[in-house]
Amino acid sequence: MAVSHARGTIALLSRLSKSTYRKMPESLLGISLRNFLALSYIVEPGGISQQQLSEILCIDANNTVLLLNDMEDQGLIRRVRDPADRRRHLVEATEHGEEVFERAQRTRETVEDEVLAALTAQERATLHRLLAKALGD
Amino acid sequence: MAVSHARGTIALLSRLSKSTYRKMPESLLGISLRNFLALSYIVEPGGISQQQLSEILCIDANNTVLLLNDMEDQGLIRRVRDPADRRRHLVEATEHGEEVFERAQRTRETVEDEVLAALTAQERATLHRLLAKALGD
DNA sequence: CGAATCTCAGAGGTACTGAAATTT
DNA sequence: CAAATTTCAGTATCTCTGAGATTC
Repeated sequence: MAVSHARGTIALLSRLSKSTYRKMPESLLGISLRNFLALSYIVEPGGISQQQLSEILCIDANNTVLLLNDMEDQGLIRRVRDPADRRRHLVEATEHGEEVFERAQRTRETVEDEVLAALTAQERATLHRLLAKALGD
Repeated sequence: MAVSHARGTIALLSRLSKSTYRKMPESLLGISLRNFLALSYIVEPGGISQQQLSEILCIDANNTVLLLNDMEDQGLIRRVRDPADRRRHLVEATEHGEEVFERAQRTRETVEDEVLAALTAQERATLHRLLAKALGD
């Protein structure tokens, strides 16, 4: 392609990501966005291993421990030994975690609509699809 | 629209942004990505005020001071009092800053191609356009 | 004087390095 | 025993809050 992106996509990604972060404070979401994003991958049938969570969230394994300690203290998640490989912990959402997540989900949708207000519904869907594709989802 | 994005665009934005960050360490760029992104908005004829920079980068004004102190110490930028309003500082890139920026630009392009490898050239252009539009650029 | 802009000190959150414990 | 997974302590970096200085 001949299009030269003087400023690069990473600059725009970083800006939009930070801008959205700022508009979703814990006071609005009822939970930190950090914890919310983690929950969105934990609230899945069967749970997820800590290592998988690290990779998906781009948080290193050491840091994931601290994140989960915090969420466990809040009663949002629980760790269960993986029977298939007892080195692993499977992380699951508690009932309370699921409730908190669902409530935050609605706020997330509202704020996301504001952040992406300049885009049409179709453009938003395209953006979502392209991001997912780039991530290999 | 009827499409329900269970996981939201913010989750994808955050993940792709962090993933890209990790693939552009200072050892590769010759400068921190943080400083690079700031430079990309400073390397413009006429410079930019600190406040404008804060808003664009979504860094609060206090933090911008520390960022610019660091960049000034490295000889990348200089602060000049705005003659029109002596409360303001205009930030300009030094010659050295421009050189460092141009060199990092090439690395950025290469790494960005890797990160977006799953997308076609046209999809990359679309992603760039949609992000810019969402940001109001 | 009130508002805007920039600066800095202190506190809190996030991230990385290195080492240890358990299980395969 | 070597490798994988999780945990923690220590350190470094980043970010925000609050206060102060200068200029409009």
